[in-house]
Amino acid sequence: MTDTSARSSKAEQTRQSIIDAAMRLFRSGGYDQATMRAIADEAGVSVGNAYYYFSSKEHLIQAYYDQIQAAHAEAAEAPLAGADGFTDRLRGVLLAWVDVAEPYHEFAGKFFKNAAEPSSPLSPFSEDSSAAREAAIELHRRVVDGSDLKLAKGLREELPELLWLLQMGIVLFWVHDTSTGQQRTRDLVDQTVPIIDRMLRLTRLPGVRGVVDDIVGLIHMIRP
Amino acid sequence: MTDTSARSSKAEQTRQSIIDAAMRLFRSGGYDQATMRAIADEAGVSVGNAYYYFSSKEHLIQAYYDQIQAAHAEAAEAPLAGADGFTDRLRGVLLAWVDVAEPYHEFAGKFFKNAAEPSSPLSPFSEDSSAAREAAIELHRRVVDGSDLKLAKGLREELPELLWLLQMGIVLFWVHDTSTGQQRTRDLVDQTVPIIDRMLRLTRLPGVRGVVDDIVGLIHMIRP
DNA sequence: AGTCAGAGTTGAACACGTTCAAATACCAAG
DNA sequence: CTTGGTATTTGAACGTGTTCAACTCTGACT
Repeated sequence: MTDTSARSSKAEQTRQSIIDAAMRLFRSGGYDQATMRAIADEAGVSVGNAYYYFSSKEHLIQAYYDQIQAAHAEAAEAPLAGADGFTDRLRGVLLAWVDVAEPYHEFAGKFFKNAAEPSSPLSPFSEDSSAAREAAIELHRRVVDGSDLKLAKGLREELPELLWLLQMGIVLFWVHDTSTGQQRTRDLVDQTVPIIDRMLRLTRLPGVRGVVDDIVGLIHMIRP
Repeated sequence: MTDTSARSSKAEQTRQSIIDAAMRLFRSGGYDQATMRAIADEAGVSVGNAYYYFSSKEHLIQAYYDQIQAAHAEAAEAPLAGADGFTDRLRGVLLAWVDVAEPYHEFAGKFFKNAAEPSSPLSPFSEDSSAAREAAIELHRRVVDGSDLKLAKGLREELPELLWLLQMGIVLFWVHDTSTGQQRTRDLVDQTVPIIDRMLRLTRLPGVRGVVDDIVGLIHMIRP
């Protein structure tokens, strides 16, 4: 407690050095080279010690996950501050993600594999990821709230979560996208966003409104 | 060549016995217990021999995949033969999948994990899976063609692939569904199908048609 | 100072998927 | 029947993520 930083006990230092070592190796050599033994070596600890702090390699990867999330939140500030048109705001936020995630694309395939297992803490639907998920949905809430979009109340409340689902779909496409600079994913965003906008504006048509209500009801039903 | 069955050479027998052994172990003990060593033992061959016929464990699992696919195709015949309403046909085919897949639900999480990696042959988008994917899309083409649905030509041609995507989404929900008998997935199907139907019928509205054309254009763009 | 419970740390060991040089079985040609 | 090449089969060995009994260190209490 004499230390100004309450969290820099020996244990906390060890934990951080393991994370740092993992980051370095993930960046330099990709997923396959970053074995638990290599990470432990790089951090100057034993492999057993790494497991004392991170109960699996997946939990270690989670730090990586959080880092991308934080970088996206930061990169999304520019479009959120600079535009009030719904399409511009949504496109800006989605493209910001593609920009931020670009360095991790090669790594992402392996990462994604682990995230896809339902029982994995890395799953975007898991309890462990709820903080990151809520943050991402909150980002989309700002996309909607700061825009000129006019919607029925029920839909407007659900829209951020739906946009997050859209983003998950784009991530799925992105993971499979082998084009240079993930240009095809950027094209997908460019094409998709105006369509979403037009679909949302159509929801005010009398014949469409009933279907929208059903969809909102469906969402409520499938939520845990 | 003296044998009546041209495909029952020694090699073919070995190959089949490995598949059979894998099936038995997957069924009885799940994914984790079915190690390559256990499979080889059960088949009465060496582990190296199993790799002579299947270049990885994933390729061995592919046989499992194909089996579910075939069972679904068979189970889907009843609803396809017995109904001409689009909703009934689609719901019948989707629920047939849930029925067929139910025994594999516990196994599916691990299976799904591998399938999610883009480079995996098990990925539903991969080259190795194209045959199964085409078969599944063909099933949905029959759902559409045999129904009373009236649609613009462009949309009608793309619809089977879109319905396959819908099915992938339902599979994603199903994998995460821990309710008994996957009842929540069945509820999801029951609720979703009429909404799809209503949405499709809305595409004939003048204001909606333009958006539909954009969506069809988008699909053409993102296809490899 | 001495003690001791618990936090922190170690590295050998385990089971796994996968590889590979070597051994064996098979079969057409001489 | 022998030969030689190809197809098939073997099992030890490798590197991986993970576990665990045993060890060392720390610091609060006598």
